[in-house]
Amino acid sequence: MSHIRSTCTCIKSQERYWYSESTMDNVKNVDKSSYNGGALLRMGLNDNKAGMQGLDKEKINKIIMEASKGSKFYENELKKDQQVNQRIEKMMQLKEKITQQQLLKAQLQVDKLVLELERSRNLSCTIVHIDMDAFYAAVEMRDNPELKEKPIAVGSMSMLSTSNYHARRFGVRAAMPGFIAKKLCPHLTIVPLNFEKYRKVSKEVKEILAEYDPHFMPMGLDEAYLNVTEHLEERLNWPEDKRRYFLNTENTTEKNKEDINIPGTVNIDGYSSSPELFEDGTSVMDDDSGQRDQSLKNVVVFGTSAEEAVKEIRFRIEQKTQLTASAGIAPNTMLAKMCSDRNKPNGQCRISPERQAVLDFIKDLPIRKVPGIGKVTEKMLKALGIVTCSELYQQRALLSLLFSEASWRSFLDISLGLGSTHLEKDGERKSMSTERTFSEISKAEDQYSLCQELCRELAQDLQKEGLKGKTVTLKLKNVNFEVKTRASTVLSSVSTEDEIFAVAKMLLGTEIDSVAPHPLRIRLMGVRVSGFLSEEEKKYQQKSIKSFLKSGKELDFSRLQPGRSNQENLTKNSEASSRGSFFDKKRAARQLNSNNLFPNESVGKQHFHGVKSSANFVEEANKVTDLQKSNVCEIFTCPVCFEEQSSSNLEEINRHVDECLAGSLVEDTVEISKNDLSRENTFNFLSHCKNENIDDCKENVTDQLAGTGQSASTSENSSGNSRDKKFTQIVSEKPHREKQPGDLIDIPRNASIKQCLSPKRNSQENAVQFGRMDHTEETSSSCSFEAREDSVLVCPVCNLEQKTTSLMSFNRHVDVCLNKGLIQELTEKDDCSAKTSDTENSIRVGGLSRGQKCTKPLQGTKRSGLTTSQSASKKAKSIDSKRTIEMFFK
DNA sequence: CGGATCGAC
DNA sequence: CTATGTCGATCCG
Repeated sequence: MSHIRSTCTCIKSQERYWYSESTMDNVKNVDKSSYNGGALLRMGLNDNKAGMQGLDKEKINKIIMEASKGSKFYENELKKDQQVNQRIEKMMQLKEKITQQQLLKAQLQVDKLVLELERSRNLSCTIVHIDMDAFYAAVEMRDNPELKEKPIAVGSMSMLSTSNYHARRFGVRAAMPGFIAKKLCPHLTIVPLNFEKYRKVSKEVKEILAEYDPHFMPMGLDEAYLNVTEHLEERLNWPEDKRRYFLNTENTTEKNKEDINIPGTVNIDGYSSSPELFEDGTSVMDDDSGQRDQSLKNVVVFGTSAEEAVKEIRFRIEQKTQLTASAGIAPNTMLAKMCSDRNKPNGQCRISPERQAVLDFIKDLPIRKVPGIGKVTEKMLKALGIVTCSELYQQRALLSLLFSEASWRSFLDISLGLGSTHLEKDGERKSMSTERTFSEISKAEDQYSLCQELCRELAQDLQKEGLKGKTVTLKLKNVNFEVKTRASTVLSSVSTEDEIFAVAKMLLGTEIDSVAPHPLRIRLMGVRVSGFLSEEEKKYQQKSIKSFLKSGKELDFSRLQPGRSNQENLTKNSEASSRGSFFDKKRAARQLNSNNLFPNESVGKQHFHGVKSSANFVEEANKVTDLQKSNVCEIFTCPVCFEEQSSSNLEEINRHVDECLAGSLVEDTVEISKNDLSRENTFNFLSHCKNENIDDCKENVTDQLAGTGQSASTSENSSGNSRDKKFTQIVSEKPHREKQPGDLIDIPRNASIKQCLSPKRNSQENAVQFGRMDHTEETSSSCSFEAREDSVLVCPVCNLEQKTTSLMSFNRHVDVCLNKGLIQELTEKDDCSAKTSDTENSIRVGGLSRGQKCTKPLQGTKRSGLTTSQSASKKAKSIDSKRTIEMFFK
């Protein structure tokens, strides 16, 4: 069964249908509405032919509205839309507060960056984006000529993946449920998905592409990026016979033969082979060199230019698969992608590698066409009067004040026509998940078994790739289409059905409890595993397990209790796990908060980890020392279940311990506490430096604890210790590290536009920006924060001296103070608006030394100083969200 | 870290 | 009747 749940459904965002703004706004009085499509329909295609009527936008919208009105789905869409509207409102308020002064300053800053960007513009590459036209539909039409002249869509009554161009005239689009499509176009034929077939065709296409760029990057089944720079260089010297191709009519039906595009003949259909393929440079010869008799009649030779090469690619694709493709040729991926959209279907377009050509192309382009700018961003920008890319550029200063760093930087790149010039192979996978939609399920029993089934499938998939992850996420969508996710991170990686289910079950139980006595009424459930170990970490884990075992018998697991079978119903939470008060508290908190949106967010929790734990660490470290001195036995005692394991096979033992760990851990660590995290690190660390003086290790452990400690008080623990390289290394290597001064200019390598912007350039900038900034302009706390040991710093918030060896711990202290202070401050004052806009940032050590640069990114709009009223609304919001959670699933 | 959102296919 | 599935990234708390 699991193999049926195949991969992706091909839906391009540009081709999706959406409820347009005006549709939304007019929902209350639909009758007099004249909602024009907005983004709803973007046909712009061939005019109707052959009596294919199609529908105009108005009609389409009306039908869609009628079909949608009142549905739970639509209700939810409206709700989401309202949220976006609120975001926009916030943004507009923010905009109001911006002074001319600030704007000018921002303008200067941004323009400095523009110069830099302009200087780094790279036009030397040739990137090609290939996009199969209406892929799934085209395949189905190819394989069933009956469908050729009809409007068809691929998918099901509940969801369409794509439609052919006939159907699009009726407003039938990807991501539209089939039943609505049927209303738009009663004659619509809906063909079920057949992924195996698409995959096979896709493979054929990819074989061709690989010849032009062995490292090409496929994006799903129907499109790909190629870097043909090298190919073109070589191609220049290619003899003609390497560019010569024969028209192949063998595997086409009689009917299709007429349509096959023979050079010089008339093209039959607007989106069958177009004559354009053979325009200009392409020569067609009546070949006489005599290869074969029948097929040699038509021979084409392609030139050496980029256009010619791409025509060749498209020609070969069509010859091989009888499917057409569109293509874009440009100096970077973003442009190439937008280019391929230009002459779709079955066309191609090139942006020549000149700055002016790029800017011309960009100029009037609607921002929505840009990959990475979706429905929401479009709407937000539209609220600012930005629709085209040149407007995006004009407003660059404003945008830098309103949006997060990552966002406005990418906007800037877009408006300059900059993008990634090389194709980075996608890194290791970060997560794996499976989810399913079904008709309402509300019996807990059923929900559990469904959950288990999902875990089973996921486990199979994980094992196929040999992956184990530490975080399990449960996703639920209730019958009102509200989605929520619940995650839990455990200490040791999970991968088997039982391990995953143990966690997922608990998460599910919590959710069921939270709405009790009402049933949880859901229409979708999903399970995801993430937090995979990197290769590095795998090694460490091996090592640490080893030393772990050596010490087996005596190790005191103060917090790890021999696990009960975690198959028991975890929601009961009845059994106390003796010793550690930790879990008692955890449990109490969990139950207390089971109705709370933000459980465990209390101060108490943070306070709880601290000195005590570090004592434990030293203790453990001591024991490890002792045991390492003693001999290693052949018989290990599993430190978790305390059973003797006679095997000398490390692998086997590891597996056993892993199982035991997973068994007992998932039961007790609902969420991993930071305490536990550092404990784990300690282990790795100990084994890592096993060849060194163990006492050093212990010191380091203590230091490490201080570094990861939660409150400023931890700094006391370590103030006396001398720190060595290792300390800094460990701290800085910690994946979950807090922000440091340099980070404030943190450029998160704008991945939102991942494929299209230039990662290389950005990372270089990163390196530059990470440099120290202690000597620059004066700030409220302009100390030199090189984090030397023995520093005594004055917290700019509470004005108390803080002894600290770690910049991080100091920053953390400041954060804590800020959090305490802000609340009061905000409820009282609101006059310092100009400065408040960066309260948080400016106080932050090392921050804001470069003028008023917006450093703290915020999704959508930038956070500003909260006025009294805003603060009130903030509270209201949090109450509100609490309430919605309570009502969720009701 | 956990949760919500956006965006892509 | 009937509104997907999977993944990565960002941002906030």
